Amino acid sequence: MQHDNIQAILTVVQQIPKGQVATYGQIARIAGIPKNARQVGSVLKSHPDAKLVPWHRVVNAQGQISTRDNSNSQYQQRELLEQENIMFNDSGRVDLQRFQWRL
DNA sequence: CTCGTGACGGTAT
DNA sequence: TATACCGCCACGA
Repeated sequence: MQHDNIQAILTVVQQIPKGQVATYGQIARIAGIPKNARQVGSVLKSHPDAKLVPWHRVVNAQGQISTRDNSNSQYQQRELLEQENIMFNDSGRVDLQRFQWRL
């Protein structure tokens, strides 16, 4: 059921250590829905409280902050990450080799 | 039930 | 390196 997916996704995201990032696809795989990375973003969108769910620690497979329709949450995301000492290169991407969460 | 829409990702060009 | 497509799939109109 989809409700379980939401729980699984949230649980996994909460595991991401501070100072590290994970990709949508990575979260999807660990959560057991390898073919639906899209839902990860969808779920995070409905959980704006970074204290409860560190949504800002999720970036796309290229290490970039995914563009979203409106709002400044994308700029806010970068701030939150920089506050955790995560750095961005000139092309606005985080070095996954260095900051991606590994099990 | 059908259709359009994504905070996606892999491949081809 | 940068675009362009295409496969996927939950959701809501």
